[in-house]
Amino acid sequence: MIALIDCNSFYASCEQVFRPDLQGKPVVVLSNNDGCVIAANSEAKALSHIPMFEPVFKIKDQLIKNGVTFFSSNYTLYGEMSDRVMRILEEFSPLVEIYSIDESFIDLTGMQHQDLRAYGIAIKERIKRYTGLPVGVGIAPTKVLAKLANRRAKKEVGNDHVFVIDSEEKRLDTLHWAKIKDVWGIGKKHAQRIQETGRNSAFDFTQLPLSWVRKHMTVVGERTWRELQGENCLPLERAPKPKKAIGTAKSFGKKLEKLALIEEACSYYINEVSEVLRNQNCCANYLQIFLQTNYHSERDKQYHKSITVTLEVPTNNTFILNAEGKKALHKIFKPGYRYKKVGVCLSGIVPKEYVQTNLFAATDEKVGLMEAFDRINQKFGKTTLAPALMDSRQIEQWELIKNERSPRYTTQWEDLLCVV
DNA sequence: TCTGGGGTCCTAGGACCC
DNA sequence: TCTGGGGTCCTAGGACCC
Repeated sequence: MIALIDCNSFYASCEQVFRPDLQGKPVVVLSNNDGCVIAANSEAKALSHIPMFEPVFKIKDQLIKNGVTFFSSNYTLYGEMSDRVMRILEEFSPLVEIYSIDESFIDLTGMQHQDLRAYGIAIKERIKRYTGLPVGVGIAPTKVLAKLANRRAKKEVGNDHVFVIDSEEKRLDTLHWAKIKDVWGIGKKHAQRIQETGRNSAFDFTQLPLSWVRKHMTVVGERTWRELQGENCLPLERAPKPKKAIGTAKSFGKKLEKLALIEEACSYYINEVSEVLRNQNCCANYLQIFLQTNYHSERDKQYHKSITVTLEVPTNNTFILNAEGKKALHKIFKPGYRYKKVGVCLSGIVPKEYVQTNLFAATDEKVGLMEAFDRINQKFGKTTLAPALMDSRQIEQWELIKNERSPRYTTQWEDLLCVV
């Protein structure tokens, strides 16, 4: 058996933990640049429905009128709260697969004869007690079924946020209960296509011939189909897989026309992604840079361009990547546009020890330099050392807007919650 | 009349997830 | 005025190899 534990309205719940005055009140969390609504608690969802991903400027009046409290996203806080939850889960199973910031699958092999509902409730209660976060627990023989059980745990009143599929009756009953688009792995396009054949429930989907599924939904759809029948096709992952691509791309707080500012932002992002790459003990073969104007704007002239650099020797060295990135950016930059976003992406990622060197390439890389660089930044703060291209005096010209960010209660001494 | 057989690697595009 | 960010996997088709 597999359990899926998923935090309810995770970002909004994290904010509420440190603001008990907001218990029972509507709360939403906004995307970067305070652009869209990306999370809403149940109270906010119940209100005149607030559509997810709706641009904030369109509904701000409505939010204020309804007494909704809104927060800019505070990923430092959410990431740390997530770690706390995952550590608690490790007390319940030797195998925890962290699937995303707010959910994990855990292995319950060997426990099928115990009272799994009671176990699920114990998990839920311990997390609530230790972190203040509400979770739902779904338990079933496969991942896809555990996802459905989790959904049913939360959506159906009377389940108390725990639901177990431990019999054929319950499996079939849940398949009839679930709509096609509720199934994990079936998105908008496929759901629409299946509905066009006159089928509406997850059960109906399992009645489709496998050949149809295979033809229209590839082997991915076939696995989903089999998992719904109780056949295990998606094993639990013991260790996180190394990333195949590491990228970052964020919209600027305001539109930029000057190359120098875009260069600075680009350099900042390269610094970030190369550190992630080093933490994974890998090097990258390719560096991609892209630059774009605001595609929502009808007034502005549009320009989107991307360029990929093949590195002479795979590297994770910030300085080399920075120099290459700068050259690439210069190639695609065209003056006269109001730019909204620059992005960088490292790919062709290989373990550091397997890097194929180049007979003709210069090897003036300073041994141990990046290690020292990372250690100093870890000890003294994120950008204590940074390439000169990142001139932090200008950061306010392009950095993200986060007007409503809550304190970083759990990671900054000066932000510690004060009880009076 | 009939034109081999067995592969690899790369890229773009589509679908999906949170 | 204002519209998020970070990923994965699969397939088809083209180019190439012997």
